[in-house]
Amino acid sequence: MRAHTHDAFPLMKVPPARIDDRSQTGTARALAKRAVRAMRRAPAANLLLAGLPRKDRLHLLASCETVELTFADVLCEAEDRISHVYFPADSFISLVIPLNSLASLEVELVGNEGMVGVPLVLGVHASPLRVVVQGAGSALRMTAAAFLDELELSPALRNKLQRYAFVLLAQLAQTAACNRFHSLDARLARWLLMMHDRAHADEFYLTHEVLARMLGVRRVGVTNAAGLLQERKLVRYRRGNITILDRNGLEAASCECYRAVTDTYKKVLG
Amino acid sequence: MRAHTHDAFPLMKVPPARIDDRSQTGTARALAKRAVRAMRRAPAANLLLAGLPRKDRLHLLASCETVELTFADVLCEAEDRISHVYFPADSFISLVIPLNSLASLEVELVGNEGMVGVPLVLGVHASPLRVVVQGAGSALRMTAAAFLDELELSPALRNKLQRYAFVLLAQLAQTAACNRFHSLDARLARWLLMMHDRAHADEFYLTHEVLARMLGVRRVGVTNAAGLLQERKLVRYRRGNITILDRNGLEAASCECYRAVTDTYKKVLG
DNA sequence: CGCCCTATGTACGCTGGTGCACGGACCGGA
DNA sequence: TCCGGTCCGTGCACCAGCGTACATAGGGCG
Repeated sequence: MRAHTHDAFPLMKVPPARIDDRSQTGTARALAKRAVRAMRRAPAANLLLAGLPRKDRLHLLASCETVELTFADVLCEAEDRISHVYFPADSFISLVIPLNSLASLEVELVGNEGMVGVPLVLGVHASPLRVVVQGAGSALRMTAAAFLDELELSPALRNKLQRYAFVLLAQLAQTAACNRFHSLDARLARWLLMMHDRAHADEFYLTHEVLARMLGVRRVGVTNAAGLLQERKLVRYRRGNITILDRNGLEAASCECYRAVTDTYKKVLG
Repeated sequence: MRAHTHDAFPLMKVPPARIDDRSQTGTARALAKRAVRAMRRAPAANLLLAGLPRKDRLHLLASCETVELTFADVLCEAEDRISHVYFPADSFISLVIPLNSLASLEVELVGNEGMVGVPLVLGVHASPLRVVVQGAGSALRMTAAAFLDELELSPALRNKLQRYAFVLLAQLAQTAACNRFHSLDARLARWLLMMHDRAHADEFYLTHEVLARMLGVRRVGVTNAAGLLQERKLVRYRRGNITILDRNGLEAASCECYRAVTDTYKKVLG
């Protein structure tokens, strides 16, 4: 299997951009302003932060910076120490469990409804999973140290993120069952829906190859399954760009796991 | 499929016993003494509690009671409000995700290395999973309210249990991948090992039927796989009682998930 | 225009697990 | 000693997904 590279992705709508690493300087107030502006600009800012009390949110934003994430960037390897946490805005990120260096499987998709770096919330400094950018876009980022400070200061933040950790638990359990029982067709539909939710657009870059790696199946399997969805006019493929045509149809084609997972999120964090 | 009942299990080594529900009365000191005695008696008391500072532990034990759990008892249905938390001693408990009322899948096994009721640690009062007693034996139990009080009082307890929640997360991710990639034989070996660890005995009650439900496969599938293990002299079956003969052999036959999971536990909580 | 790379589609035999059906073994109780 | 219930084992047709190999199409670029 060939390695994931950061080569050109000619049809990507969002032009590749490196992570913005210029160290941000200035007073805390200035930083906050900048971050707040970023939040305003972003089409859909991060939902976890949006729910915080104004004061806590502003304080937290003061130690954030906005970064542009590039498709296929690896933000953190499995077992590595967590250096930063991320709150995606219009980017989305997948959490991958590597097995035997050949196979790996995507177990979670994180968009502006979630965060990357949950282990820190639970007092653990290493990530059990590989973190890969799946959809280019912007995210708020802060260092692990700064994040821990904020956690210390804001009970509201703690509470919110612990609940998010719970949602993750429930989702993983659901995914485990899904992987065991549901057909490839249904699972494909489910993941496309999850992508759709997090991409905030009807069209996004996603090849069969990548999908196959996410679902833990052969590329050809995805081709077949996607062919069915295309016949039914639910999606359209054009060389790596997929367009969602009929969301309701997709939901009908997907397994109940999609519903189950979104429901728990709403119940616990909505 | 026939429903799980609490009927007689003639060959069970531990005679069936009802949950001891006599309300415990007396001073806090007396309660603590009683609980401590229980801990001493138990062959392998709960590891999460064992690691706590003496003061915190004694305080917590004061609001615990010891209960005897019966095989196949359902301690909590999925979606139900959590009424009690459990710290198994020599019992063990499985966490099951119900799908469509026909199928269900076991996603976790909790013994004296863990606890039941993690959602409370994360600020959520409902269980996402069904909780079923898989191995009869004793456990410490306390009410949700009392537990939350203890959490409030003891930072050490909070820390410990948050780390345990992390381990659960990592294990679930592993299980999701395991369900996707590994053969029935390997998964069976893995679960038998997990059972073995938590049963604190080489022999325990476990029919093919039950195993099949745990692994999400047909009973016959388990029969075949178990037949292989038996041929290789790794285990022995006798009408619902399984005996582990060759633990090392089993480890070799199991997928790497067993190792991965025990390793994370040790790393984070050992 | 034509080359080449990437992405999608087709074909074929194989295997692990499914669903169903039934036979046999063990064990406790009448 | 026989009966009935529980548990284990076998057989068979079937199918989803696997591994592999190869064919075709879109599009950038020289």
